[in-house]
Amino acid sequence: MTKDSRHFAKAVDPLITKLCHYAALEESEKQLLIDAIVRIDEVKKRHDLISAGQRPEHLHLMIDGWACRYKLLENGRHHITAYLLPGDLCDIHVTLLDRMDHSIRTLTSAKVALVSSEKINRLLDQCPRLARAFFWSTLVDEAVLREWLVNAGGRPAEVRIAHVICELLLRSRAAGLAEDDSFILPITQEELGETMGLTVVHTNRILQKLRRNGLITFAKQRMEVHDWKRMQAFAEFAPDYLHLNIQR
Amino acid sequence: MTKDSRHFAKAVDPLITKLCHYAALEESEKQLLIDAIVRIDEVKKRHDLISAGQRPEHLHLMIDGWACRYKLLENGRHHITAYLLPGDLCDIHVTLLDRMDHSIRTLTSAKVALVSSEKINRLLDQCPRLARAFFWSTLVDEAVLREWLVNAGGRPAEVRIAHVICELLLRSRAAGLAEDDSFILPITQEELGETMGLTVVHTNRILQKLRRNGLITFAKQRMEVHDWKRMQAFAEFAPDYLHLNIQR
DNA sequence: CGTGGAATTGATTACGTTCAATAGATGTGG
DNA sequence: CCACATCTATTGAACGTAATCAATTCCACG
Repeated sequence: MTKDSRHFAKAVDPLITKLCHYAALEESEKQLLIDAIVRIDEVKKRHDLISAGQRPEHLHLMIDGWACRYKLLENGRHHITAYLLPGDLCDIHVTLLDRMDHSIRTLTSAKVALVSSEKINRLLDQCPRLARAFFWSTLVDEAVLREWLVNAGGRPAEVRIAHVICELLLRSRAAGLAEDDSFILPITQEELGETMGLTVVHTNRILQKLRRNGLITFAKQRMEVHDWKRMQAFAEFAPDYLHLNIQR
Repeated sequence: MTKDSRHFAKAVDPLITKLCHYAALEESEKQLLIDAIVRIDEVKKRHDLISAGQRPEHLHLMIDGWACRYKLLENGRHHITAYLLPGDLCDIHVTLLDRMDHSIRTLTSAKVALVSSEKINRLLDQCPRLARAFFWSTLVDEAVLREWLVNAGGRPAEVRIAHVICELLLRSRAAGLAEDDSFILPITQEELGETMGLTVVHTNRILQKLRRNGLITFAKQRMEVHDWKRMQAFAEFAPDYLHLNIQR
């Protein structure tokens, strides 16, 4: 086994863990994923992995660090529409859509695997189980988007922010990045605001309110939820839409 | 050819038209879709086709009339997260997810084909091209959701409503339901509000404003856009996210 | 230390909600 | 075909959440 292939095998681990939420994968299937990796890149913080309108050669698989999908508004601001954590395949879209309708950029410095778009394409045709796993993953992304939409449209800002904190805690935990009820939230308040359609100022005030109410601690990028039950109730958070097997 | 099979063939027409936006289908593939239909139901206005938490036996394909996805909020209101037009397969989710995370109900009286979940399931494994077409369709749904999220989070109410009108015009046209720049919008202002996270009152005021500005006419469920260019500019509407081949 | 990004605070404004009432449209049964 | 019931659209007034503008403080890092 070469050095590369060992690296690559390790790199797909988070993805495999995630896909196994849908169904256990065979060794041969795991190998197909490993073989699709072209190389691994270190990417700086706040760097575009892919921009709207493009049709890049290869896909991006998050290995380490966080990224986000975002769309630009006419007024120059941008809106974050999803967070991408280790194990998330950023842009399977390009295998099926004509071009990207949104952009993706890193939120932290990150390690990203470049995946052969062509091989993934072939794999969709030749390995139904993997194809289904990717399809499943896309449906989960869609479910998250739906919940965010409801969040933005129907809940007051406090609840919205509490809600996304709950979600990110569970997702971090599912990715093996959380301990107990705390996790690293490596984003600025501005970015958190851009997620919920709020200004930095208001986001800040709401975080303070959540702190005052004893629901969270948030300092130095460590977000801690004090009383999960209470937090969940306050956030109107029902985790079913994440379709994780692990309940909590 | 039996009476049923003729009916069924006609019923899948809008779906095939839609999937052909991704790739032309073979006759045999079309036949697979026809064969998956179990029966056709007439459904009354405002009737749930499927509720959150369920895992029904068969899927629903819209043939005639409109439906919507929606989620309930804790305060009793509900938020519409998608419109379903003829040709839309409502709930392919149930073939891959454990259970529905949202509900679907008709907005008008409707004709709905019940589709064998089992057959669609088999088809995903055995017919890669159809599987890809469904995957593609799901990615488009996701793109629409993203646009709605940006809409809700980042644009003022006037623009939001203008935006969704633009979208629904193009979608109606793609489904062969529009003539020129007008189409039947068979929903109440309340429902339009539930889509954009606005109250009926405010939705009403904004529709009046759009009318006063000469952008639209909307009466007796007929929505007409007067000056597409101007409307599009006002709505900040860039149709690329719909991934329709037909540009306009 | 000094510098720039991030967080925090204050004051003011505005968009959209809420509550409440009326008018118009649609439908149903006698 | 009318009368009544109900749903939908419309209008008004008061309130409140979140945006905007503008400083200032905090902090990490070179």
